[in-house]
Amino acid sequence: MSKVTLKALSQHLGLTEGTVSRAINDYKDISPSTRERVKKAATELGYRPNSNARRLATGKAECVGFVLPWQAGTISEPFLGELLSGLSDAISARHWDLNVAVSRSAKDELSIITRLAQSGRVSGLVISRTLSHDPRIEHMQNLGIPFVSHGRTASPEDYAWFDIDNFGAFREAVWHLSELGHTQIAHIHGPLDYNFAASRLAGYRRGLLDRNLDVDPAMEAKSDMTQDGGYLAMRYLLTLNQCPTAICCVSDMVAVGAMRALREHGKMPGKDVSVIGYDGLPMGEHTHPALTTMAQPLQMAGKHIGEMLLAVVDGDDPKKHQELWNATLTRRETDCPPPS
Amino acid sequence: MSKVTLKALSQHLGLTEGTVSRAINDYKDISPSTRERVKKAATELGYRPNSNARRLATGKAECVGFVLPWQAGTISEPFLGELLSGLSDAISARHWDLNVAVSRSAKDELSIITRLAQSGRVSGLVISRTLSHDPRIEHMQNLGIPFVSHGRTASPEDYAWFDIDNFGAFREAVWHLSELGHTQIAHIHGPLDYNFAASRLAGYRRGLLDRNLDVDPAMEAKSDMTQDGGYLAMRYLLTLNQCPTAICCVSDMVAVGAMRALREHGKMPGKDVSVIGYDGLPMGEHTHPALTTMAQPLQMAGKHIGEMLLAVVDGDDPKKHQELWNATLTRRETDCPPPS
DNA sequence: CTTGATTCCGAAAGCGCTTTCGGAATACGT
DNA sequence: ACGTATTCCGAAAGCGCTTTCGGAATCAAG
Repeated sequence: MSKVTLKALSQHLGLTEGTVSRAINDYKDISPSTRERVKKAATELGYRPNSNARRLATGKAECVGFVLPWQAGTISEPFLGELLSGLSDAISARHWDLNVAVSRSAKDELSIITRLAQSGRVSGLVISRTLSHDPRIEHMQNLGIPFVSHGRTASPEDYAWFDIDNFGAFREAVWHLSELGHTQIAHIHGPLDYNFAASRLAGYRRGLLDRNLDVDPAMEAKSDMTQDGGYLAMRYLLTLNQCPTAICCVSDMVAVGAMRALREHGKMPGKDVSVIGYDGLPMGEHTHPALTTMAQPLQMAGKHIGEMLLAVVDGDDPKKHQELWNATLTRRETDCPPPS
Repeated sequence: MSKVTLKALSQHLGLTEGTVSRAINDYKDISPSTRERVKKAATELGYRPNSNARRLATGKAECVGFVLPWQAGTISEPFLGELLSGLSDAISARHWDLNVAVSRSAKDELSIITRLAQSGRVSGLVISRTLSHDPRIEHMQNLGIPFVSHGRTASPEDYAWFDIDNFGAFREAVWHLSELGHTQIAHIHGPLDYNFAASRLAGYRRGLLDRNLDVDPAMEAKSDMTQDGGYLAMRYLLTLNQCPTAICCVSDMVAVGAMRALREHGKMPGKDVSVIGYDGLPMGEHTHPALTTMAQPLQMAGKHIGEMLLAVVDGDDPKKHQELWNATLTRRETDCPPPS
């Protein structure tokens, strides 16, 4: 609790509060000499402007919110740390705050967004795990609060977003598998209301078409985003009479689960069956065998998203801030030609 | 941006701002009838009190800060999500905010704490990854800001903390291994300035003594908290002429790395060599073979820590809020008797 | 030396809400 | 009927900072 208030500082200096305030905020109508004097005294006395007073006076929240959906286990953990770290970097460069809110349900999330926005607690938001048809987008637009979405919806024309080319990534994965000689390529996909999952499935199918391979619904297994999900989906695929020789999985986590099912079934990943994951988690280097994956660049993503948001908050046209990055095939040990 | 202000609402009702305010905040000097009338109108007009104004007036930040150290890769990701989720739960039950700040260095972190506290942005803090001798503790005490530490220091008498009995966990792990018949038990430990790492090492040693086994410094390999670290440490242990038949690792991540090194060396984890991890990550169920581990209960930890902090912020004696939980041995497939 | 332009700072009005205080209106007691 | 308690609400003073406005002092120009 800072006892050094503007008033205290100002009468210590024999100046008005207004003058001191302007000096600190680098107004040009303050002489350089007194400005220096003020700043010096400020640091000496350890003056810290009260954020709430400042925010009230300026009407700016100096804070961005990050609301993340939380259905236990379903979370792609690895992202979180990197994302938060990057966001925090961008945000704190401006001495703003990062307000993290966890929602328990979709409805919950909408009301959280409303509260955050209407109570003036945040001046911008970033959301993640975007759905193909995501009510949050319109909701935020109606509220008139700046935001950027980590992931696109199906119609991403008029708002700011950051995304990875999921479609392209899986198209490439299938191409790669096909080049190796595979013709029976399966896909374990995630919940299709997530746009990234839908895109990856679409990319997978397109990849098949590119290579004149059949698109067979039986080769598409649904899973949640957990290892257990991948395990179960793979077990299903193993019941097929025409068993796939290659699987591309919606995520590394899912791939790990799938590999376990394969091993239990006596099949060696990377030998009897090829497996390709997605994410490029460091974890994949240490699975047995090491997991081939489409690695997405998430180290700088958070920071980038943060900067995009700041730009939008500053008044930039959201449409100017739409970025699509690419994943890159990272070959390790689980991709190989089909057994002869 | 809420346009419905207290003033608007009050003159809409033909009341004073003060009266409306008290009605909304359930002051007892407002008649039940008008209170209802006010609340009804409030929700109808969609009134949202401006948080910053409220915070300024009350002097309460209605916000707790979570500052987490970030040296890329070193993070125990799995915690983050659970922790944040739990914290957010506890915090938002009171309609408070969760301010997350990421620090890049120890020095950085101290200044972040200072800023957060002195600018009145938070009314309490939680820190994590506590060191045996952690400057943050004293720093926060000096600042007079309420806090709870996730993890204890070496002298945890006079502040609030939440911790797992790391010492006991590793003591138990060694006991278990010894019961299985092992006598050559190694330990891959984490950076010893982290108190949890030091405690686990101490617990390991104590476990050895319990069973009248030798404490051999050569059997203690240092690692960082990553899979790579575990890999490298294990490779070192494999160079010993007296090779260990069992390894207890400071974390599941580290254990996974160690298992990889073992496999590369032609040794099968859970068969030729026993491996025990720590954390109980779901991931461990899907490693090959599934990882035996000391599982720590982190599902409710975050919420609990949040509630502890709220209590301390409310004025509770921090000393009354010190909790030690236990990890539990979760046997999967990597613990077995030593090969004969 | 006067005039008009600059510099630089003081004064004051908020930002939107909370909270103490006092008093009018109503209730209670005898 | 009186006086004394209670209820319930209006009035007003902040919380600590920002920002517009105007004016005194300093400057350059005629």
